[in-house]
Amino acid sequence: MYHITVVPTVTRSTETAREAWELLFELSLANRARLIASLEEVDLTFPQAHALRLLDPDRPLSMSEIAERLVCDASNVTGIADRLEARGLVERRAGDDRRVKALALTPKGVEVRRHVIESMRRPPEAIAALSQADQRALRDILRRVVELSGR
Amino acid sequence: MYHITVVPTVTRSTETAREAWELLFELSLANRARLIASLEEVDLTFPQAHALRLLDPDRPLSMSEIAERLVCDASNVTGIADRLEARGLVERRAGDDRRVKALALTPKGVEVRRHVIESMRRPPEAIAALSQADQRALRDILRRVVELSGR
DNA sequence: GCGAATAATTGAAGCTGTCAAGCTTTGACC
DNA sequence: GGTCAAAGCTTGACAGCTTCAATTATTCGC
Repeated sequence: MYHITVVPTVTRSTETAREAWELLFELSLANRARLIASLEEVDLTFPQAHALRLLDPDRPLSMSEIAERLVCDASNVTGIADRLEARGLVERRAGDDRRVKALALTPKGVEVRRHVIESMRRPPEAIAALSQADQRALRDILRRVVELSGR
Repeated sequence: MYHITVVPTVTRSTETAREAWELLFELSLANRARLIASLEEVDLTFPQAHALRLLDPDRPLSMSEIAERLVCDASNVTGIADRLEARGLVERRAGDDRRVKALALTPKGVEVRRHVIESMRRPPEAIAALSQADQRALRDILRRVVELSGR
């Protein structure tokens, strides 16, 4: 009598990736609340903060570029920009092509953007509490992930 | 002459964690669009899917428990439950304490929940493309992160 | 110059979210 | 047992996000 064992390498490979992703998903989900609370300090919603973060102080972006990066409709950006502009964080500038309007940070916007970026970059306690070796390993693997994401 | 080198261990430790978190943050941000697109297939918004996922077929949850897990106001859950119930995915059940209403999955709800969970668990290409060793290392480190998160 | 394409805006509609006010029910206390 | 505060949920008002269809202004090809 023969015992034939089929080793499903592909499935097994997916299994590990799947569990890693589940953990990663939970982690970022758990940190949503923390981020949103931090953004409340500067009275920004997540989409507003996201848009603000995209704006390099030295490099304004057109409305449509922002829409593309935010993966949303262009008409949506109009409203977000309206609210940021009303608060004096951003201003619309006419470009060469007078159809396009570029969004540029005001000095106040540069300031608030700093807070936004700091909020987004601050790692959760649990990550900071990892051993140095784990932190490095994690960082290196994630660099490879970005590598594999193309570009 | 002495050369005194101050090694800022704490700062350095934070630096690695910070970069790891930035990469992780980008990764989950990049996957938001993919998830939302997948949820569109079953015509669910993210909060609706999130709520549905919480509901174990064998274990209904009260509205306030859901609000707590969703980190939002209880009144918000009323609306989300309304829409899920209108689609026949969920039903309100009166409990012992007649103030509390438990949300329970319908058979159709169980079905749709499967799709939701599958969508959330499917790892991005870049993670699946990691080497087996990297996948395992990533998974193990993330398990330790969860450990450190307390429970 | 004419017409198609592009960039942004507007208006309508639905969802998420908060807060304040209200309802019913429960539980504690006298 | 009666009263009153608290708990659980809902409602209404309001603001933001989001999409789609329609509109306006501008540019580009021909």
